[in-house]
Amino acid sequence: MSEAEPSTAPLVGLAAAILAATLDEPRVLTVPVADQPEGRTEGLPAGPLEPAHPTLERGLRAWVERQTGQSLGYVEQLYTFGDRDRRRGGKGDVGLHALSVAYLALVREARPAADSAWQSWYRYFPYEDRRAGRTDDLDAIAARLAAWAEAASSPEARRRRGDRIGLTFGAAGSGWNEERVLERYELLFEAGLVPEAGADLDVSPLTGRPMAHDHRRMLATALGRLRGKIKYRPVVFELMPPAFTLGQLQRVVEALSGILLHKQNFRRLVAHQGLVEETEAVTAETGGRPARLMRFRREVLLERPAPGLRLPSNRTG
Amino acid sequence: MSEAEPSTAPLVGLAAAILAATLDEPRVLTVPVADQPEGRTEGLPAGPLEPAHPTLERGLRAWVERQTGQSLGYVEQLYTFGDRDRRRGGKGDVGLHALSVAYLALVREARPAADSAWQSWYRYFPYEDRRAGRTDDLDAIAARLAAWAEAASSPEARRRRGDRIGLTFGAAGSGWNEERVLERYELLFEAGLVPEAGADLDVSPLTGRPMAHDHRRMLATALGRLRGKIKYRPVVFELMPPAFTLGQLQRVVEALSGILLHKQNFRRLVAHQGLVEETEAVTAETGGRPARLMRFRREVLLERPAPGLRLPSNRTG
DNA sequence: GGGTAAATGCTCATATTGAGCATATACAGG
DNA sequence: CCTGTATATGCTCAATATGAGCATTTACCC
Repeated sequence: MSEAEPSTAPLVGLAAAILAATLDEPRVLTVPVADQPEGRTEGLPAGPLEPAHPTLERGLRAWVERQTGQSLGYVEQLYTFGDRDRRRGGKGDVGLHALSVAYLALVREARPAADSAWQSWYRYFPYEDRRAGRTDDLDAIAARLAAWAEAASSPEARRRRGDRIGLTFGAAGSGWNEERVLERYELLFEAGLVPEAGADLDVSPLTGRPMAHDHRRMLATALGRLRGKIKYRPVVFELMPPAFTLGQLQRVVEALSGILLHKQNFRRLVAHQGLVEETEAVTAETGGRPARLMRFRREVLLERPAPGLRLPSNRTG
Repeated sequence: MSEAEPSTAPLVGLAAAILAATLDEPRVLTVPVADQPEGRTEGLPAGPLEPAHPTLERGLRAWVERQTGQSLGYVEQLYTFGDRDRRRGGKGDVGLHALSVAYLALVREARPAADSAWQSWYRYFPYEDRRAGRTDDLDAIAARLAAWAEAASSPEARRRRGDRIGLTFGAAGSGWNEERVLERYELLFEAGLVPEAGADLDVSPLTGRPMAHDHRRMLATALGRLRGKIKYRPVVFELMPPAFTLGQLQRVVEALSGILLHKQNFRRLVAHQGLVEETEAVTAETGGRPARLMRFRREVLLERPAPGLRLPSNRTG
């Protein structure tokens, strides 16, 4: 972003959360960012909207390609952020607006280019990875959040904070809801448990590393959206190679959603929905009986109203 | 919107699809718009983002209040449109961008103020109202769309157009999907069956009346989002009075979704989910046995992960 | 008192889920 | 060759959820 201009029109930026999944790790493409507070040295590919850009999305693709060399396939607009990180106008209190239109992109290949890098997205949200089954990290976060709730001024406010903690981090009957990524991040933000909100950098092992600007918020939005979308749209296949085993597919879904699934039920679901079809090939792979290679059945888009992976139960199997 | 300024920064507008439901009719709040092509005299409340606005949403609320006197309750960002209706720069081909951040708002009361007016939203999308059970309107649209598909240059393109028609207007196994409001509108747009895309105004009885700028597209986005959202979030209650009967609730849901529901199953669903609780009162109402008045059970938000009205079957009952 | 119009209560057959048990087929080692 | 170990696959079973109706109850209108 360049220096301030003598205009009342807002600056409009474009930013992309570019996601991929390699092995069992979900990734996000980051670029180095200078001139930021301590520890916030990574950001999402981003750049200002320019008059030469025919559309917002085309502008985004141009910036991403320029900064990372990556060309995008599936792209979807996420949200327009305009409330924070406002640009200072000149002197007064009232700054000019700096909007950011954030996008979600899904890609297959993961070859880093230029000085961009693929990072596990759980680097920024460690607590979103529930696959290990441990709960000590959540317990630690819960303790800090409880303290924050207690610190509220009125009993009413305490109750509201407590409800919100239960709702987002799971305590009431609802339990953990993997889609509420943004709500959890915003709660941690308000509770002052992330560096962006004034916390010390050493909360990072617990609440994750910060990003430049408000990019961590954008990434949280992207994860939540993706986790929701795989349930009713076959977007996972944007992340898979042309041929894959059901085990691989499951492991990618688990990596994205951060929870473990019941194996037999997962394959029943995939089969029942007609999301995939068998190929001739099988693969030796890791250990165990060879698995049949499958491919995405594109026709499913015409057959079902909402073809997706309505995540079955969690738990292993 | 004011005149062009000597800057390369884009203009950013804010627009709101403010929805309500009175009786059996879903409504949208419109304002008169001048300087538009024939027939496009209505638009959504909208105005430019100004430096004085602390946030996008606050700016939106300010504009709506100024133009319609309506104060907003539930507000949610929908989408940022930037590709069409671009502002001409000075002479050349390359114009400056004109972005519009569109919002969805839900309100209860429906008292029009200033020169704004509540309109049934099926005025703009008549074919989205499937409650009557007739299909002659869809047949007529299907015929025109079929002609458009036939007019494609290659067999491949014809097939793709046909698939898309089936997917959006329902033909294949999928049938009518009430959420695909935007996809249907965009298909009609591309097929040149709406005035905004060059069609004559007399297609309006079939494909609906146009709006100023790209506001009809925004409204379509809002309807689709709302129709989807009532299934997993209790947003309908934003449109209901504090106390209501299950019959009224059902009629509002039907009005929003444009389809009829099975009465007994609907009430079973609402009850099972714990979305409402009984009050002491009953009401005489129209004809028939008096109905118990219910109220929204706010606690459901803490109990269920996705409390909503997963629309049961259609058909009457 | 009879007819009409909801509002409610219940039943039943069919899917859809959540959890497991049991088998099949590789590979690594001894 | 035989024994684990690690997946991949097949199937079963109980608990729910969903789609369609039938039957009653309780007003209001003639």
